[in-house]
Amino acid sequence: MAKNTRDRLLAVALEQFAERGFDGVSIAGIADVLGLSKQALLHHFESKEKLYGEVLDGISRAFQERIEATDATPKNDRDAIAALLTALVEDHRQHPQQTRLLMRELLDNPRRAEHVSHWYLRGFLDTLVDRVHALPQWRSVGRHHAATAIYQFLGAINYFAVSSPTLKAMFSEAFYADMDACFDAQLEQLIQAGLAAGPASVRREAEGMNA
Amino acid sequence: MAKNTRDRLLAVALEQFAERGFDGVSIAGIADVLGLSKQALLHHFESKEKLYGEVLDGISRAFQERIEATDATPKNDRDAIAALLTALVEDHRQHPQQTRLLMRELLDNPRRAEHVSHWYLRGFLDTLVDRVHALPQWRSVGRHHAATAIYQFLGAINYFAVSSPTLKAMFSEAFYADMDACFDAQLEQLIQAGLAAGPASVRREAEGMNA
DNA sequence: CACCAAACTTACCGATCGGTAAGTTAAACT
DNA sequence: AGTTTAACTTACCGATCGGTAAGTTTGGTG
Repeated sequence: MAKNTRDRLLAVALEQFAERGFDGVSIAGIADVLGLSKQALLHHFESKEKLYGEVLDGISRAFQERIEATDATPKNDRDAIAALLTALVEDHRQHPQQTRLLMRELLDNPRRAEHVSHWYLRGFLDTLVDRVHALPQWRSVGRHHAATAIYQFLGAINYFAVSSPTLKAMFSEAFYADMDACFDAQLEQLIQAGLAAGPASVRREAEGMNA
Repeated sequence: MAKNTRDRLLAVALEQFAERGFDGVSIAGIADVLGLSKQALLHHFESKEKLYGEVLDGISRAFQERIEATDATPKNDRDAIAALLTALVEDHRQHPQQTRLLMRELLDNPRRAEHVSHWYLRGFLDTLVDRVHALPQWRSVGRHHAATAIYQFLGAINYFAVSSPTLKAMFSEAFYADMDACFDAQLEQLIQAGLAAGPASVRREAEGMNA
């Protein structure tokens, strides 16, 4: 359990960045948790930005590994896609801080352009979109339909994952527990239903232009 | 267009809080945008926290009004529910900063408990949940099933609303425009399909406990 | 004209921020 | 034993933070 000082600093940093965001955290505060001085932290990471970057990279790497481990059966049917997505839910349940931090990064992204393009998300998203695009009903329409559908599913997952404290406060712990208990089955059903329904036929999308 | 200094400060504050979060913003920076001094701002709002609170209240009020305006036909069928939710998408398109700020508040909520319970969200959510719960297939199961379904829809909407800069950067402006163009129809279809499919029958939820 | 409150300003405060510089300590290597 | 190196520490820096105190300007009112 007791690892490197460096790794322990990364773990604390992840926790705090997820909880309070980049600007809400001081490197002295992170070091304090481990009883170290601020300069001990700066000895391992040359700046706050670098530390933050390493935390993000760590999340990205861990996420990739977990996804690759899940994705042993890369079939293109609805079940496989649903399985990949529901696995995400469990992943978020086990690493809630990572999810929160990624959501924060999503909000801060416009100002921090570097950490977008070369991200873990790209590959994962492309995989999912391609699989949906390969389904019978989705093959005939543009790829953006599949991307939109996938992004809606991801939204349903990520938003719920990030909302647990608020939901507990707004309703009750018990009610939230009930929601959490039926979330996976409900999601699975939603994904199946959504994929089975196929892409929405958008009439006015290039055809209605010459009206 | 040129309102109160006070209202203009509120507008700038909303923009900045949405963009950079509470801790990423300085009251001096907000005042600077209007060519005012930091103390001019403190004359109108006695502290940064109070200013932030007023911004949130403003969003809450505006949101309530817009929802009530939309909700002229409170039927309990799937179409009405889908209409209420798709209206939300348009609402977010027109007020992207508000959505971003609310997402930030969702993340910061655990630390800022006051702004949860008495929120706009509660009433809106309850309305939606009740309507789903009143649908034929949903009537027989616990209310938390309806709440979970609604929250999944809200997630699909809010997540997409907040992701536009990232999506543009990750794919392209054109591809994002395609996604945005088909989002509403896709969402409508997803909601219809999800509601029609009914709640997932969770077998082990109180019955499998005595195994 | 006297007065006064609203809407500002400049000046200042202590605290905290991220980061630099210069040691100190202890283990490892030659 | 002497030297190097990693892992820290204390001391300090300028900048910026939110907030206070004390004016100053301005427009309306008796």
